[in-house]
Amino acid sequence: MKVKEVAALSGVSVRTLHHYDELGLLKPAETTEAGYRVYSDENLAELQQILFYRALGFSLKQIKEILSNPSFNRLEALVSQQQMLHQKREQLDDMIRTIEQTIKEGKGEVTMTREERFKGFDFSENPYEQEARDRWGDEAVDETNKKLQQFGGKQQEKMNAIYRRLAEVRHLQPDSEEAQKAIGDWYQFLNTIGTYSIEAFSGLGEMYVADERFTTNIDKFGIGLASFMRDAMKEYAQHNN
Amino acid sequence: MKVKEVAALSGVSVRTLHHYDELGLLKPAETTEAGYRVYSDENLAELQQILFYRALGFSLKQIKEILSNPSFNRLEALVSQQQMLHQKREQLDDMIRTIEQTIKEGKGEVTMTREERFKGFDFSENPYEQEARDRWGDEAVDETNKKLQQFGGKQQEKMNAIYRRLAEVRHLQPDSEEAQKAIGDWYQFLNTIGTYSIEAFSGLGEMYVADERFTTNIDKFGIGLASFMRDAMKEYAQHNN
DNA sequence: TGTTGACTCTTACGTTACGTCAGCCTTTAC
DNA sequence: GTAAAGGCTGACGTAACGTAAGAGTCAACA
Repeated sequence: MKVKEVAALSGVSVRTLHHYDELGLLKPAETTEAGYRVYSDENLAELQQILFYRALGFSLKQIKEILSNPSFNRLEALVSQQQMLHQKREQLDDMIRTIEQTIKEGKGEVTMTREERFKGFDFSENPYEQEARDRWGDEAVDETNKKLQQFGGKQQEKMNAIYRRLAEVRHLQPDSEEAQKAIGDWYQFLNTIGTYSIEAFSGLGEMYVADERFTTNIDKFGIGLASFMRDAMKEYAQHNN
Repeated sequence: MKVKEVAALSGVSVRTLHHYDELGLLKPAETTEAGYRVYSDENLAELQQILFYRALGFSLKQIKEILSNPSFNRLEALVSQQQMLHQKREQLDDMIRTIEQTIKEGKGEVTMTREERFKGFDFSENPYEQEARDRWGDEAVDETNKKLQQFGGKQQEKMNAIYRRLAEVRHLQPDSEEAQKAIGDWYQFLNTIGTYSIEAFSGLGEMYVADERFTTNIDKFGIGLASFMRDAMKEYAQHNN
């Protein structure tokens, strides 16, 4: 079968088949002397597999790994993919809620304040406030809160940005450069808000996994983020002392 | 304020500010003679607006329209954006369901056959089996089934591919070249499985709309597909006789 | 005042999964 | 034989930045 036929049968475009060929994802079984791609029935089956995983939201790179590596742990891949999809859905739900709010409240008008506007996105509640009070005293915490208030949603935005960044690198080694850079940002952020010794910082990390109120809130940004942060923070403390 | 400060306050990267500047989305109020970007408080407010809409999933292009055009209908934009998000969520839900199925059924192991894997997507059950039995007798049908079994999921995959292809062209005229080619594939497919006279083929098309069990199953691939197929099959029969 | 370190600037390529020409060759049908 | 249909290889475009690279600027310290 030549490209167009395969395209018609599978519902993908000819360009897509070219693309998959380029990527080495689906090489036609044969090539005529004129350079025409000729696909076999096996090729068709492969293509179906590809489309299956694609429909599940896997990237072509991932699909290539999955299919080319017979020993690849498909279950693991599926589970992690599932988690990703759940995260995406939560993000979407947040967006939808916020957009509903906006439509309802302001009818799309600009009258909303920044803080209101950003309410839906971050988790503004400080999940570790009580612990912080116990640990570092009311004074420090109040000051921190004042600072947070002062800048309104800006600091929270930043905090979220750091969390997101951390979530992105959480599959790397905690002592990797990337991870340490990100956790360093976190340390700096905390210190723009209050004052944290490097030991307190490390201790904070422990709390992230010890107390599930932390864990749940942090893991909203990515499953396993809390424990990753603990490891990275510990490493950071050891390394920068 | 210079870039880094704004970046720190807002949680976006310096590069992002550069980018928004390039796009004309957020031009700094001032530029020093050395070319340094200097942002005003107004700029900050603009940035917050930008981030707000960005968080709602708007593209930068859309955001530019919304913000630069004071008369732009924000409400309308919000509503249409909301609809988009809902669609995306449904897609995600589909993916999640399918992935759950896959994990549950096969535990992700490689022992899964292709048929199992695709079970979530296609309607493997032959929706017209009883009708076929009535019309062409048990013998022919059994033979067809045997053939289907013989080739395993491949034939079903092929069938789905053809359905999908048909769904894609179902908005065209039934006698258009594209449509006729696709319906020709369908005819050929049926004949690789059993033997269908051109009249039987045309009759089959009638059944697609006459019996709602057909209609529902076929229309799973696209609303209106069944009736489109009937028209195309009729045309095909007339043309190829 | 020289130097250093922190900041900033402007290119410019990399990323994802193809869409969309453009220019040119091959095969098929009349 | 010619034209239509199909195929091939570049190569640029898309969205929203990330990530250097190479180079200039600014403030502070020696």
